Amino acid sequence: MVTRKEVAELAGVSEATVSRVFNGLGPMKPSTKERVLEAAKQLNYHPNAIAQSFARRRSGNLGVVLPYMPKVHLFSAYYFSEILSGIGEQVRELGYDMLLSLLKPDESLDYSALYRSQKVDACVILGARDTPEQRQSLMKLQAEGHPFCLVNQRFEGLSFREVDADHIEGSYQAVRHLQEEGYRKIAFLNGSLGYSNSVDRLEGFHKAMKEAGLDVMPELLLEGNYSRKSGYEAAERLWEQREHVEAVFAANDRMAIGLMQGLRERGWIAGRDFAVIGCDDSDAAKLSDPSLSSINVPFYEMGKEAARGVLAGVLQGEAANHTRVRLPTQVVVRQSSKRNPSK
Amino acid sequence: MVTRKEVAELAGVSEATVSRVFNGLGPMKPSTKERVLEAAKQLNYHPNAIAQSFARRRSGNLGVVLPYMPKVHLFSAYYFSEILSGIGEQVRELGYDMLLSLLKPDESLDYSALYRSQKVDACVILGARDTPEQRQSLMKLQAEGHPFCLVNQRFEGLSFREVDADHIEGSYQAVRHLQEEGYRKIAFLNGSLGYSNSVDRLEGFHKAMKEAGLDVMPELLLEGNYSRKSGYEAAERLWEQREHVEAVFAANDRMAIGLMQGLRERGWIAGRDFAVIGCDDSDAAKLSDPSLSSINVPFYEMGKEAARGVLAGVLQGEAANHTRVRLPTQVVVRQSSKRNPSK
DNA sequence: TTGTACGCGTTATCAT
DNA sequence: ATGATAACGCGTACAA
Repeated sequence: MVTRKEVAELAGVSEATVSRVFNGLGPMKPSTKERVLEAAKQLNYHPNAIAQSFARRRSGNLGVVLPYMPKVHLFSAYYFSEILSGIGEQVRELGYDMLLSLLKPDESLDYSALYRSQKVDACVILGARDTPEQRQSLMKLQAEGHPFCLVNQRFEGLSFREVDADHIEGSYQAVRHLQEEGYRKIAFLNGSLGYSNSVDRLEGFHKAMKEAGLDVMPELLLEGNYSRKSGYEAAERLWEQREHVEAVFAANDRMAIGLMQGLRERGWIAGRDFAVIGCDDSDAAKLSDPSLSSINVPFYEMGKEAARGVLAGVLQGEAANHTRVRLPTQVVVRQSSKRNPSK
Repeated sequence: MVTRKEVAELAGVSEATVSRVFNGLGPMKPSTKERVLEAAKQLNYHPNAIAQSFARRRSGNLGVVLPYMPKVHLFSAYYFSEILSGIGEQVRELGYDMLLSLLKPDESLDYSALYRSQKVDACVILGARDTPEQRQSLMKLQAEGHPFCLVNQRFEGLSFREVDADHIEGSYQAVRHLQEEGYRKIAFLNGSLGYSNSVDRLEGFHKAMKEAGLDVMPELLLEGNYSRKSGYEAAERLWEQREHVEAVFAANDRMAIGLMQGLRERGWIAGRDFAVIGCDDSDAAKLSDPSLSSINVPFYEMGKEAARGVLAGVLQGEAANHTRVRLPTQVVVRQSSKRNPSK
């Protein structure tokens, strides 16, 4: 391996000067700079990133924490994929690298381990849930002064750096859309309330229903786990209430598609016999038949903003702060939420 | 930050002894070991991973190289997601971390940069294509003695460490399946031949057709780019040949679904008017309507095996070698390839 | 079984 | 504008 020392010798300068050249520090004679660069090129010298990290006491890595999800190949979810892409883009712009960390079930309690080993300067945490353990871990992280940013999850009563989407407004708009298409009897297939965005969507749903002067039957508030299967299974429960259902808002696309599949088996076709709108605007929405109306959530941008914010904090030596960024969502109308033909 | 030195002082031993305890090296008195661990615990000492990397001259990181794909949020593809999950699982078992590297277009020529900075000990390279530049880059990598492993891509005439799936056999089985369902006029929607697996699939297709004594009309050999859109557009070309088509084998699920959508608009329903089988057995295959028959490719296992192999090489100090692993594929029958009703 | 001492390749501080 | 040099935290050969 070519080291700074060899470059210094060849260029006839000190090691310190070589470092200055490569770090663009201090005033220096253009001629020496040139000599150094020439020598470096000739020897094919490249600074050792590990040694730099060691000396700077900064790894140059952004940790990306992915939750443990049993029986699910995690990255398969559109949700994570998009966020990761956004982080990746931002990270590269700042000269950082991204270190992926897939949590094991028992590690969920100890985010600190990531920082202890000094392999990351900051973290973006994806897919956190609102549980007592999680709250405690995050508070500990914060108390220890470790910079991190949550994506798409907030903790009521706690203030972290976080990037979210406006799920309340998104859901409100989704339900408004269904209402404008002429539907009154609207069901809601939500995900676990352990995710703050599920809570937010519920709020948006109620808001839209209330404003329209529509009642919400408890039987029409269903819960799945964001999987296609859970949507498929919800079809059965919904079918029992079919007298009272004209349209469904599902908290993600996969559940919406499962639901459509389940109801299709009973003869109900989305976009003909009832309306559906999903959430995420994932690829699956375009692939399904009928194509699925959905709420676009800017996951890519959310990932990018999370990385930008938390790394800006690190680079400027700020203490971890409590910024909350909330990005807008948007209704995307496709075939599954066509106008109610009976009106 | 708590260092080894402080632990040594508190435990009343030398720094070397602390290292030995933490690395489980050499014989040592149980009592000293205990004293050290006790002191470490009391001080909440954790070895600095960067310093370890520095001293060991190993980063403990496996680089994962993702290709540049314009206008595509890379991770969204099922393909990459699964492979990444497999790598992640293996990496954790070996105590490694994974460093993601998204290539920019102009970086495709210089994989060496990743190793130069010493941030990775080895790489898994995804989505490589067979171009002269790529060949040259990879040969350079190999010449420099950098360990790496290709996934799902081989280079005819060159021998690298690589993990692949048996796409020839998979395609052969796919076409055989269509034939067994009673279809004779079979079209093939392939992807770019810049990917070795496209080449392999073409070979499998021809093999099955030849064995069945069936002709292959050049008009029925279509090429897309693995996107849904390209499948949708292929529908137009296929429609012109509808007299000669009963079934289609598509080189991935997304194209297959786009194709089904395009033909549906012309009144041809998959599983009723014609048969389709895709490839990848991605989530989309289950989401589509009708559900899409497909070739299961063990991407997860491929990623895991790639990481296992290349890291085993690193850990055992072997020079990069030329192992080729090929995993089996499997036909998954769903609704889109039902028996030909006209037979 | 344990301690001493050096080296790893940089950054950064202090001289000059 | 440049050089000398002390850290940085750990691994490890060698000595005891």
